Amino acid sequence: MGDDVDKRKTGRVKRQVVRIENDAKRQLTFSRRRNGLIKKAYELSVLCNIDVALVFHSPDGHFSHFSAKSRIEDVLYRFVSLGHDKGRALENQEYLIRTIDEIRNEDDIALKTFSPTDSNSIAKKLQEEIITLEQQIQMAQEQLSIYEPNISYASGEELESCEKALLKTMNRLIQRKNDVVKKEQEPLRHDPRGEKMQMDRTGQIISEGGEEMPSSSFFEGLSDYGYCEKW
Amino acid sequence: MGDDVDKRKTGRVKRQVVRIENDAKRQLTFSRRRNGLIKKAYELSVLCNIDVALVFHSPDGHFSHFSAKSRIEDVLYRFVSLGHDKGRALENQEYLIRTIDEIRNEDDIALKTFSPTDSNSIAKKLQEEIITLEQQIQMAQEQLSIYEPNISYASGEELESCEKALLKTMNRLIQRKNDVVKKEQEPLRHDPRGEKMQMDRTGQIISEGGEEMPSSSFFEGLSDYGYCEKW
DNA sequence: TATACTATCATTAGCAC
DNA sequence: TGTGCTAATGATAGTAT
Repeated sequence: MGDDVDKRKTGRVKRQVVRIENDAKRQLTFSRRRNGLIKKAYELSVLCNIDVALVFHSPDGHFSHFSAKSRIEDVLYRFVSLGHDKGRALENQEYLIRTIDEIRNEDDIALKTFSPTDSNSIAKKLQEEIITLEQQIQMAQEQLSIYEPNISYASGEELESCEKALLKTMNRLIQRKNDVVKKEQEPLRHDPRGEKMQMDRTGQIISEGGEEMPSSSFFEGLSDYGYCEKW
Repeated sequence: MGDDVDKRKTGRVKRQVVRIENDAKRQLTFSRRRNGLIKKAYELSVLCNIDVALVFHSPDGHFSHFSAKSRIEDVLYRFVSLGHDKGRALENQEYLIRTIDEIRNEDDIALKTFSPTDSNSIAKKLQEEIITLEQQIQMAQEQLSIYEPNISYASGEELESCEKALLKTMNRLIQRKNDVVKKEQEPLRHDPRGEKMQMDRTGQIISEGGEEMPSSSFFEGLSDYGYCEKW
């Protein structure tokens, strides 16, 4: 009755923007803030229809990245090849453009090597794989719809892990699909901007799963707003 | 006394994370949120000692980028060359590694071409330039110190523009310096991680100008937490 | 396009599991 | 390493300049 002394739970405190020395704290902060950053990047991408790519490097050699709306390779490729600035050129921009152009050619060659038959049959096979994957995605969506918001949660914990598993699966499927789509495009490409297929994958899980962030807890702690690889 | 009708200024409202259709609004939101994202990326970089790179692409071909702690080229290079994932390789990782390695060589050649004399004299010249730039930075810092927080603001508006101008100048200087440093390093490089100089440029303006975000209004609306190129 | 203002909404530091 | 809690800090939508 009277012992409400020190009942105050600690709340947020202001922190100077200075390197956090405590290892555990730094790691925790990194994890949280990176997720925050990714969420914001994702939102920016959707709200403003922007391709976003994030890359993180820790001094100890770990790295991690995220991209929304397009695969990070594509975003970075465009960044490098289209020039990263109107005024000032990249230090070695010319070389990058030239050589990454070579990469593209080599990529084509590799693709042909991958299947020595004619490129038409490749396209066909890939098409089939796409269909299969799309079906899998649909199935996953159907399962996912069970856990949509607005239903009364029965067993919160169990439920969340289901959601996460499903989301991860879907993400993997979509990535897979995109890879296939990309491969399929390559041999046919003549259109300087083969963007249509990329537009197709615009919303990722999100547009596929509900057009908006379904609920606050739905994505809680899960960085699957787009492509995200963790350490 | 009684006419406080509708005195309510509009405040923040919740927004769905859906594409903003109104062009002007979308542009404004993009500008604001990108700045917010950059600020957070910068903070993450400092707090957790992380290299961060951001790349943005709009569908109409505009692009923009930001990096903290290291130049974006370096961050992306590491991303591509070290592999972006432990499990899954970049689609064309091999090619990227190989060719970007070629880029490095070509870069060396270019550097030598840049000054046909021996590389030692190049280093000397660059060293001189660095010193000059450092002096300029010092001068800028001295001027900047006039506007440090805790002083009683006299003419807020006039003052802020001064700050901004100074910050921009300093940023340009530091970038310049870094470019020079990088160029100087290249011909000498044998150490696989020539990171020491990069550490040197860690704090950018911030560590040079005061180790922490001086005041809230100090950086307001200015995205100079690291390297940032705008559209 | 950027900035100021203000009422909200959103993120997160510290702590405990 | 990640999660939940709470309170406080921080970000920002709408509007006008």
